[in-house]
Amino acid sequence: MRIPIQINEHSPEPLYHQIETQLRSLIISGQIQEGTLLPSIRELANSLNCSVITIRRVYQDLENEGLLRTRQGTGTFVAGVGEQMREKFKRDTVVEALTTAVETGLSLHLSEDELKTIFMEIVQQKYNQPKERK
Amino acid sequence: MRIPIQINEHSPEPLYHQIETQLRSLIISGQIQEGTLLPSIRELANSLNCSVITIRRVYQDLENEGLLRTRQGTGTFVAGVGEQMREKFKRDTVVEALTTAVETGLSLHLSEDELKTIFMEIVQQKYNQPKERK
Amino acid sequence: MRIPIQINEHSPEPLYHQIETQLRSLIISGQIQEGTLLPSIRELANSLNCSVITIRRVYQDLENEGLLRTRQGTGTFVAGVGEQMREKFKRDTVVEALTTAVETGLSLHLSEDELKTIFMEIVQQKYNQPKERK
Amino acid sequence: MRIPIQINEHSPEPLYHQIETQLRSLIISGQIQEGTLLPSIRELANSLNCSVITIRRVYQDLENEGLLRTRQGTGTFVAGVGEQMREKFKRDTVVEALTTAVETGLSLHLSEDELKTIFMEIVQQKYNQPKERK
DNA sequence: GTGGTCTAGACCACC
DNA sequence: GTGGTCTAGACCACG
Repeated sequence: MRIPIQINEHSPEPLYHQIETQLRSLIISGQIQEGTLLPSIRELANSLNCSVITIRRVYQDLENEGLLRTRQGTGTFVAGVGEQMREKFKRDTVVEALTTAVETGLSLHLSEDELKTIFMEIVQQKYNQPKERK
Repeated sequence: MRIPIQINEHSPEPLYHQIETQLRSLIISGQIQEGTLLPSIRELANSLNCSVITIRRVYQDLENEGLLRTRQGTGTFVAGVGEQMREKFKRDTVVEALTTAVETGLSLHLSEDELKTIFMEIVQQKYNQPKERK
Repeated sequence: MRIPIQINEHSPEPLYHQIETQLRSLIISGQIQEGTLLPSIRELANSLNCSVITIRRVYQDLENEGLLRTRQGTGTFVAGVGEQMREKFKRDTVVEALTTAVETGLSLHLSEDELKTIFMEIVQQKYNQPKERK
Repeated sequence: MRIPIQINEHSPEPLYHQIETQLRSLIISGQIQEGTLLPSIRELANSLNCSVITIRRVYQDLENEGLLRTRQGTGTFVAGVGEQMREKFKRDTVVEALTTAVETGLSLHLSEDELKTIFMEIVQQKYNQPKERK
């Protein structure tokens, strides 16, 4: 099972956090299905070229959130996410991100219309060129 | 000159970063005008209840960004950033914040319409109740 | 990795600035290669007999200039500056230093020839006895 | 007597030092002649738009160097600079400035020829457009 | 009074 | 182990 996670070396965001965020998205959005066996800590650490400590932390954090289940000697599986929970999770995450952005606009005294215009441009662009390549 | 800055003790965001962000906003949004003499580092440290060094760092970082100008023995001033640059600065900041939010939506497989709807709700709410209360 | 930096205790030039200048030179002249892991701030502070904070500042300033890259928990690396940029950097630095010197000559009403003669003497001397001894 | 001194607000160089350097040059190069009565501390402070304390320091430092003489109740005069001393002074000043520049080149591993070429370009330019205008 | 530098030492987050 | 933040407090230089 290959997990499509991108690491940004130059970001100040901690490694474990980048990975957690992306893996969480993959699970909640259903791109990795319930019951899937994830790669072992070592495998993933290897393929992402980072420390096992970092991956262990990621798995553990997500297990604490109830998104993963670990079975001794067997491996780590994707736990079930109820449809309702999934929707709430998605919505909450997006609301938070958008709220931050809107507050930024507010604090800079941007008008409502300017903010909307810029938003529409970005949506337009991102949703028509969905896959980025390096 | 009183500087309206709010510190959130419980935020994981570093103190100096909270102050920097707010002061930067005040300057590039024009709420503090070019040439204004800011409070001395000791004064501001006192009124924000933090260490002199923290304020020193804030002033220095913003000076490195070209937003402040300081003269030993005299004080710290708001530097002149051209109107054009100010606009660019504002736009860049907002574009970055919105892009992050939109990408979050994309990664969660949210539809364009859902994202727009949520955005409009937030804008509606934030722009009609601009002052937060605790 | 040992970093050849000399500190002059008696110079009025601030410690952090002496170190910054020398480390910057080492990097942009290519004497320390891209990707090199620098000593930890504690190590360098120890070997230069100065405070951790002073070294921290040096590393941070150079990171802001784009010459270093640091990752919490991992260490501080020499960032990749393109060959082109490196050359520009070198040239700019030297041009600035020479311009200052020439302007000094001008303000003292030195003739063009006198200035050139003195310059040639100094170059002759410095480039044939490159290593200073104490 | 008007003293042609330019202050650079944006330079990190201390005010008193900028003024001292320029006044010293004017005296040593003979542009202000021996015996000339300089403006009073207040006058000069006024015309340069800086503090009297700053000017007092300048006059005092230059008096300590033997370039000025103060007579109670009369004012501050330019002291005599012997021809020999003047030449030595000029040469020393220029040698110091050029040495710094050459050492910068050396530390960046610039070749002798590169350094010479850049120097010649700068001299060419500066000596043919001697008066800067703002 | 102002800012500029440097110190020792603490505690936290990350790998 | 690494770097990141914050503290208190000292001393100097500038205006």
